[in-house]
Amino acid sequence: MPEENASGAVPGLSGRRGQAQRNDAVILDAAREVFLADPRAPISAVAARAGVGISALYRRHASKEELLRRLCHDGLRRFIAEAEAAADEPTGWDGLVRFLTRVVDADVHSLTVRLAGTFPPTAEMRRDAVRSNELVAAVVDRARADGRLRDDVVVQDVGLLLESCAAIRLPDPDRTKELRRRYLGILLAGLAAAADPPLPGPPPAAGELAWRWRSRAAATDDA
Amino acid sequence: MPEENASGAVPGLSGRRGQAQRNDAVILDAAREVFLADPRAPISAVAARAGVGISALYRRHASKEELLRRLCHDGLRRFIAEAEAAADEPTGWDGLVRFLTRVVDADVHSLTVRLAGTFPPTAEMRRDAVRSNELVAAVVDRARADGRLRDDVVVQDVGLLLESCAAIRLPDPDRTKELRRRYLGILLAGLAAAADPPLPGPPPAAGELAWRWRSRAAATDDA
DNA sequence: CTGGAACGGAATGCCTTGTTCCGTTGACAG
DNA sequence: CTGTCAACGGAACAAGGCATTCCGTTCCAG
Repeated sequence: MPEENASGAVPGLSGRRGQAQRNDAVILDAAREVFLADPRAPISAVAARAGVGISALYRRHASKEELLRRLCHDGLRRFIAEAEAAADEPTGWDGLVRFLTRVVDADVHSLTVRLAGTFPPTAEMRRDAVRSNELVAAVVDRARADGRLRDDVVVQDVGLLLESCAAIRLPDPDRTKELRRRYLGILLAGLAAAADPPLPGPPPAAGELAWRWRSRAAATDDA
Repeated sequence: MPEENASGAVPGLSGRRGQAQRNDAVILDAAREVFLADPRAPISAVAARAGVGISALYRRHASKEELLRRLCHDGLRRFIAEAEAAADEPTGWDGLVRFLTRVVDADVHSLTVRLAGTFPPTAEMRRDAVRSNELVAAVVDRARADGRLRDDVVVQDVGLLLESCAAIRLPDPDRTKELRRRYLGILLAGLAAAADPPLPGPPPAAGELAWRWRSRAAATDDA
């Protein structure tokens, strides 16, 4: 392997140590891709995708569960960041569109939601989940205040809408992204329309989606 | 064996034989529910759900694969039936709405699509798949001819739309159905809207979804 | 040249799951 | 009442998959 940055100003980017550091990112990317395609994929698939051995992976992450938790939490943080960034848009509607588009493009929602429940979430993750809810609520409220969002839409709808977009899935990732934008376009048209025929049934309630964050093995009741 | 309907009009509904016949339906229903919730569920889960032993299941179906094939094909037939029934509606738009609503309610699409690819499809199934495509095309074309369907929507969109609806999934099946109708409502509003901002990207092409019907083992890169 | 951090990937042991096997049950004929 | 046998329940079995560990190898650093 030829050196590309021998003794440069950037620390830790050459030699064995630099290789290792670069592997950090490669492995995380590979894990994201693999577990996005199949949340139950074996660890070995991640290693193969990253082009490294299994030990390179276990050197960085104590267990599969820890890796999943990390990916899930990263996704949640990204989700939060996009919700915050929506406030930068000039109008509430633009903020909503931007938020949805970004989250769908990055497949952040699948990453977070489909992985949640496969492990006991940390207290911090639960806090972040609450926070993300608040931020999304702000995005939705602002868009509704604009008057361009039909008024029978609630915050909880966003999560389910994102999930339905994430279900669009083709072998080719780029084509997948294109088509998801297409269906997001249809959804947005539906969300922007006057609430002429009102949506049927009661809207999703506050706690109705919380079960995702509960460990799937664990039993029933908790706050 | 002498027939036993001599005493009544309903044949084969008493005694051991009647019990067995009833189990046929119970097992198939259980299998539908279980594999709908998780296509990779073990056979034992189906037996448990049906409240029967494993042998009762293996008496009727040679293998798990055969059972899956049966479920998948049944779903495909139901899909076809609904597409045909759409022609009964007075307008093309009504036909489309009815078709989508029925298919979403019965979760027929998940059953068929999520199971396809886990086994080599029979020639008859492939024929039926082609036929279902033609029928759905007729439904869409008729709706578009009405002028109430935005004209940048193509037949292939329907499959993906259904898939996105099927992604809405809660622990409670009834609530799931309610919410799916809700999102179908949003989608329909989007489909009915004037194609004011045209949908981005090229629409899904004819063969772009055919990979689902190919056996999943052959498709990937590990060979 | 040499120590050791980082690594590749085979080996290990556990767990899941499809399928088979066998003893039991109970409706029905005699 | 009793023998028979289709239908059954569910334990046993075997194969395979997978997380994790272990060990010999590589190759940068000093």
